[in-house]
Amino acid sequence: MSTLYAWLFDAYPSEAGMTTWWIDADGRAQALTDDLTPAFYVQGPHADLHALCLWLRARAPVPVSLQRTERTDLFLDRPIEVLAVGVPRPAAFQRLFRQTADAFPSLTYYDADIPLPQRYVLTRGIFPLAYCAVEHQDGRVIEIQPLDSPWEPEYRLPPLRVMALRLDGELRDPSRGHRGDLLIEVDGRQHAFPRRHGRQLVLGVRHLLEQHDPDLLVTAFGDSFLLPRLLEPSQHYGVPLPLNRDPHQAVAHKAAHSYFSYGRIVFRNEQHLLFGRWHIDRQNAFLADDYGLEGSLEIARLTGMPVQTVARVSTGTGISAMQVATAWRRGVLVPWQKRHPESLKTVGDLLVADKGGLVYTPIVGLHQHVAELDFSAMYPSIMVRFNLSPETVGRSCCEGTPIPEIGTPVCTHRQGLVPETLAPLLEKRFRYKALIRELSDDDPRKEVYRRRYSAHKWLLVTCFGYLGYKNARFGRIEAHEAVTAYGREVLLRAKELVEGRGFRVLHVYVDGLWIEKPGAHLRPDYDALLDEIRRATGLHIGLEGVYRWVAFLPSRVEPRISVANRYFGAFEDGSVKVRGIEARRHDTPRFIRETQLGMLDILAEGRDVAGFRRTVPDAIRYVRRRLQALRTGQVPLQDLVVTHRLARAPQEFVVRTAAARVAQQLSQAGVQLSPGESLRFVYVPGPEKARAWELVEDHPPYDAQAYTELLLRAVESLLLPVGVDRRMLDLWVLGNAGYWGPPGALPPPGADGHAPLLAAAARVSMLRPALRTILTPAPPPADATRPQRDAPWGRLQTPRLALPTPDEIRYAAREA
DNA sequence: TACAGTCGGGG
DNA sequence: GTGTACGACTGTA
Repeated sequence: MSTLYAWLFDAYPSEAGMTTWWIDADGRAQALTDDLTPAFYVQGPHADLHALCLWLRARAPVPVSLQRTERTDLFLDRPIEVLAVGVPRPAAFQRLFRQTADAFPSLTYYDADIPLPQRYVLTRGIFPLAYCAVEHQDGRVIEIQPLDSPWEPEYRLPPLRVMALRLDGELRDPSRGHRGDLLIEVDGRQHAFPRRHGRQLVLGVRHLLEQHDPDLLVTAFGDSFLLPRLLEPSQHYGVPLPLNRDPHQAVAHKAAHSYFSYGRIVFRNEQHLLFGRWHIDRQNAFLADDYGLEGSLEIARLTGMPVQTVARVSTGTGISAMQVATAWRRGVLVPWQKRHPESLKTVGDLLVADKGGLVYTPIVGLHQHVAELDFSAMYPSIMVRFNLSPETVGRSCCEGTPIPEIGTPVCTHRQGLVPETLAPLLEKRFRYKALIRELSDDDPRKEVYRRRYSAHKWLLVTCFGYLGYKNARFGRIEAHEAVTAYGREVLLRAKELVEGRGFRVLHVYVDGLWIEKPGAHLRPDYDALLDEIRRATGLHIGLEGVYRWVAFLPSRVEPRISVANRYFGAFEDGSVKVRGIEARRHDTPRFIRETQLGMLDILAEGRDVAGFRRTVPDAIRYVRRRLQALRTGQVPLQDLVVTHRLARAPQEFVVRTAAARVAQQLSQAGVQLSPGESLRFVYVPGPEKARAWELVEDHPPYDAQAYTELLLRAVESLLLPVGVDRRMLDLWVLGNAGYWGPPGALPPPGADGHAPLLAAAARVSMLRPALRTILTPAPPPADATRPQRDAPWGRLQTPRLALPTPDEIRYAAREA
């Protein structure tokens, strides 16, 4: 018997049980076999369970262990009697369960669809990438001692050998036509393989795999193109290709599919997954640009999900897995999650939906020295702080605490499953935030921590939606509504405190407030206020920053009203924040985004509203240079690529939009497009209008006029707050001389003598004080004991219920 | 003008 | 293998 000190790299069912892969500090990979007897639980009438036992003994294709036992039902909060069906051959588990459920459809099943890799780490008390002491003998695991915790922010990871595979040329989807040579980078060297030589190609890749034995294949389009195009000739020529480290496994393939998410259709491309080695396709990764590999590894450690899965699914899957883990550790039955596609008609509201978060109509225009206060991770914090969970809302097990507005009691005698899952996550995220603040910018750990922090953010963001999602295992709409009710209450509480300290509230948006007070424009001016809000709400609120200036934009359709979510501003440190405007949108070409942000950087040099106005001539000069480059054909085509998501099948388009034309072009070129796939195209002159990026050869001219339109629109968004509209821009930027004198020379605010200005400003109604009054929220009522709440957030006339203090939430029973 | 089609939001 | 909303906005016909 010997002991191996190593990180858990991979675990999956195999003929011999569970195959586990370990990587030690020297980077050596080693496989060990372990036992696992996964069990599902069945509940129902005794006679039926008896029949099931007989059936399993006589008909089950693999040996099973049957046992009557007790497990806890989450909603009953007490043990119930169930039949445990254990399957000592984990590879046969899923099939056996299927057959059972088909034969006995009326029984209730639990723990039936917890993925085996997660079940394995739960059973062993470990997690993916955990550093462990593994006792083993003859290739089998005897015992595993974890020397690592998923809640420790600073941890070591195994050294990983990476092999990168991609096609030569710009990044374009190769299955839509454009193909270069295969480039493989490993150990600091690059190897090129001409695309036509099938057999040579396979032999060459095989040689590199054997020589370097990488732990990780990072590809661009590996899932949908590279791996299948390597496996094809490998089969054809009979040359085995060891993409897997485990020679007994074939590469796993999952087909492409489209599904709905956030009310829009999403396309998930096919997948090719490896055994004993990871394949991560950066083009098929969820949020890869945001949290990257470091974030994916962190999510794998926290959720127990395999790294290859984490890299391809939404973080909602991760939160669900964490809730399952909490239930499993508590001995709580995990409901079998059936598909209910027909019952998906009504779904909980999204964060910004009108029934959900509190949304205010901001005071339109340019403001100076405004502070933005944000509750950090507000909804998850509310779930933890007020114990909101599917099984705690509306329970009669104890007196409970009534929910604001709604009045339904929430159990206080026991911590809910969702809060129990989220609390350590919030805590760890908080610790990363502190670490990031402490580290200097050149410390390499800073970026790693930032990515893990970002991964936590996305886990926390999805947990709220999950509570209201009918198909979620631990979802319940009442709990979801309780969260938004508390959210509104907390924001109103904060708003009252802010106003009580003499600040004016310019805007409120779900978890943030924009406030101003003459004279207050330094961080310390807000410390006492933040403390007061923290004390009153029990939630953490932070100062996002103080703006030199911030502009809330009016609606483009109805200029007299403001919209909640189109704004931009410059903080005291010169950094900028934008929401809703062109630079923020995914369909804006890079050239337009960079021009808008470049212009914003110039405007950000202005220290206040007057400073903003003084920088406008510089900004205009910058825009003119950019426009000059655009109109003389100097902008590289890849900076002009527009991305759209295909919302339907190409033949289903009714209107001949650019996207519809491009989809048609691709279809004619033999490319199969599915709903939810991204389209990339450039605007070209003439009747063609737009051409698919993948079908662009050489350097065709682009439609400078179309891009000029986009650019001027982006510029207009930034200058509208100082009364510059599109007509004035045309005159300044397109070079028609001296309408207002030199380009960028702003008319003075409210310059009555200038008839043309008034004409131009007619659309820019934010400058008119009369409209401002209408949009300004009513002052606090005289009778402050019972605040009247009017228009912007209506329906809040119900008497206020006190928020419980932390001391009031005590749990009689709390499990580790 | 009607309406088809696409986007954001969270930090 | 995980949210079938909603309002703003642009473009076509």
